[in-house]
Amino acid sequence: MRLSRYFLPVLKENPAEAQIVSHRLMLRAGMIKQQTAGIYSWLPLGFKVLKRIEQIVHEEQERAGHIALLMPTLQPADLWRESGRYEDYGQEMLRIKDRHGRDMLYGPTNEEMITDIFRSHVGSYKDLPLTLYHVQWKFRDEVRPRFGVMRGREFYMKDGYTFDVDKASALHAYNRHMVAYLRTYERMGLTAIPMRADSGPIGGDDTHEFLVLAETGESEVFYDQAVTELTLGERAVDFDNRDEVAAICDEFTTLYARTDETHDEALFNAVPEDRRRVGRGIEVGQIFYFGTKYSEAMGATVVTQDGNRVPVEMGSHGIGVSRLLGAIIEASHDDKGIIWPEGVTPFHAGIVNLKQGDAEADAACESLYKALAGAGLEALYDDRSERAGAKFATMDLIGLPWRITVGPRGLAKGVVELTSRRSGESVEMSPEAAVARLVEIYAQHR
RNA sequence: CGGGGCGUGGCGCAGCUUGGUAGCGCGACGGUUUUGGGUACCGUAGGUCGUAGGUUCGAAUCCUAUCGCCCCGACCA
Repeated sequence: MRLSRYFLPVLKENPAEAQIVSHRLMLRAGMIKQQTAGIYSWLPLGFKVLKRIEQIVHEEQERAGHIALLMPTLQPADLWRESGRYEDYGQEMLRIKDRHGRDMLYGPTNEEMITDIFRSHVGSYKDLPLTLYHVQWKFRDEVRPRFGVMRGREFYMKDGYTFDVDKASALHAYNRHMVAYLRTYERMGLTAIPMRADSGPIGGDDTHEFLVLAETGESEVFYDQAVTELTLGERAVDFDNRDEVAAICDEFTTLYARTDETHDEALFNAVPEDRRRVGRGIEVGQIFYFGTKYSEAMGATVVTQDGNRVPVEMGSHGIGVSRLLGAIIEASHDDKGIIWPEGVTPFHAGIVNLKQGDAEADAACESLYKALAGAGLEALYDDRSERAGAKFATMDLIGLPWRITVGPRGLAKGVVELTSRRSGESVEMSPEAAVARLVEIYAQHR
């Protein structure tokens, strides 16, 4: 993309309404525009990152054997009357009437709807296990939306629902999600720690929240420092192997890591003193096993191998996709702007032409731009007639992890400069070498 | 939902106490200049001062109502 043809309304000054750094940077980098309290338009740059994150979620869900579908944002109230939650949910649920006076609602979650789909089409143990998920807009009419997309009223979320014939299978589904989520967050450059949590209004027995450590987090967290060093990495996981998946979950949940909701002082004090940490975290996902809460209320049953009809065992699992943009920025920025991890960056690299209009510099930039595209990398080429300082400031603000700087001075020596946004280090090399280096870097983030 | 604050060109703000017909910085646009970290100068455009009503010869300024947004708390993915 040539910047002169893109839509990137960056701001030099901080908008007054934004307090926390991710909100400020998203506004300044031209990623979002608030339309009303807690509701945002996603401008091109923000939309690109949102889609990158969603794509990673899809890839990791598919890897775990889960199946995508799409449910609507608007739901009939009757389904929620069946589960009893229409009355229970309170003011957070946005209730609407259609022209016929029917009660509708903008879905805050989808347990009822997915259970309805299930009971309409599935009746046998032979169809299990089954995991259906979608990524869709949700709405919770928060009393006080704040922190930009981290706590909006409208939010984009992946929610998945598992159906199993018995509790042991359902717990495997739970574990499978934990492992899939671990890899999902790692690919986004995050350290997200699964912590034992409260089940809240969804209800259930087992639940973990995934928290990204950040000073601005809404939850107080208590953890063993060693838990932050665990990584799933590139290890191949057989998601059908219950023991293997359970072993990974044990590895990640044995060390102490809890939110204030479930914090246990005595257990925490058993952690070696030099590894004991208290901090704050941003919740970016949660997994639940809740058994037959909805299937019993809504009559979602299956016939087992021995001929009995039993309510299906269920769980649900969510990732806050839109919230993740805020969380990633909170975890990865400096005083100049955002620093995107390679896995979610909106463009793989930026090209800064230091002397727009100089025939040689222009030609070198064009050629780099094409070479990157040919290698499957998307570049943002700053071809504006701005001074170098302005171009650098924009690139730093929007946070592309790699920048190629092209100017007459370097070209005279046959080199361009490849700069890491994260470390600030620059290396001079030929344009060809810079492209090759970027290809190599991004090969590790596929 | 309790408490507090703010609505003035695209953005950030001043002006309001002590009413007299709107100003600054940034940005945009045009020009000259400059060109390796937000260049300097000159010029141009852009505002029913959130909205409605009231007081007054006269309201951004005072009064009333209303809408919106932000912050703290409670709540929450």
